[in-house]
Amino acid sequence: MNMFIKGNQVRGHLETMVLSVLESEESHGFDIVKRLEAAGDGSLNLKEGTVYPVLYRLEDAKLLKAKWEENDSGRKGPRRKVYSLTAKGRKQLEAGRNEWKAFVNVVGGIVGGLS
Amino acid sequence: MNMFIKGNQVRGHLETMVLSVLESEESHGFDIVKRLEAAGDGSLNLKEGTVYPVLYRLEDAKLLKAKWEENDSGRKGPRRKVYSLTAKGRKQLEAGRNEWKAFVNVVGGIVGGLS
DNA sequence: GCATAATACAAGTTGACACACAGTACCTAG
DNA sequence: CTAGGTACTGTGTGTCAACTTGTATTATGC
Repeated sequence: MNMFIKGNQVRGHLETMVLSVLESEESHGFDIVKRLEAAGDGSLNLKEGTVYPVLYRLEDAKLLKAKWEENDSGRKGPRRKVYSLTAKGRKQLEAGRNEWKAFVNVVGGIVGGLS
Repeated sequence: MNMFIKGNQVRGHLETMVLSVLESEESHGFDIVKRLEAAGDGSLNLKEGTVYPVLYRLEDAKLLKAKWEENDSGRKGPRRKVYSLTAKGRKQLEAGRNEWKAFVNVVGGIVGGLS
């Protein structure tokens, strides 16, 4: 009964998904993965090794900025790299949402039953 | 102001799209491309070189069957290979539609704005 | 016969994602 | 104090579907 969304199907949408997750709240890589997983309710099957490269690409493209958060508060684990949207990233998110809508309309129009 | 849907974004959905197009009416490769293009209203940018391999895959997987239609009616062009859905293909189309719905729900839930 | 249109197919390239690790830091249990 | 678990960040190699471009076949019209 587990329906997994195939990796190929998120191709080209992952970047917008990551930007979306970061819109409401900045966070670090590991947390982003968990938030995406939670949002997908188990049907997304994202690994860190998939998401980190996306983050680098987005940072390179100046859509995200990152700062290191040292571990001085006694929590577990090493330091984290906290990502947040830049102005450019926010603009790109807008564009990505429009692309998403167009995509859903077109593909949905075909797949959803067309005379 | 032409908005093109990026190739990567249809990845993993093209097969279901092709099956959908063939559900209403059997047709041959070149026509399938044109019907997809028409359905996408110019925003899909599919080439024959993209669609034919999909058809081979689907035929290999017994989701489509093909028959040659010789050119004896005086129309232009060489003979055509006419594809139609098999029973298995129809079943797969159902599954593909469900996948599509799940995909739209999950990704739409993330991209479309999430608290 | 040459251009053009309709149709099928082939070959090589790309690039985002998958997979499977490797490395670092801290905490707790025994 | 050390073993194991958990929280993180990385990396390197492969895959495979989609892209690009080009070619082959048949018929019509000039």
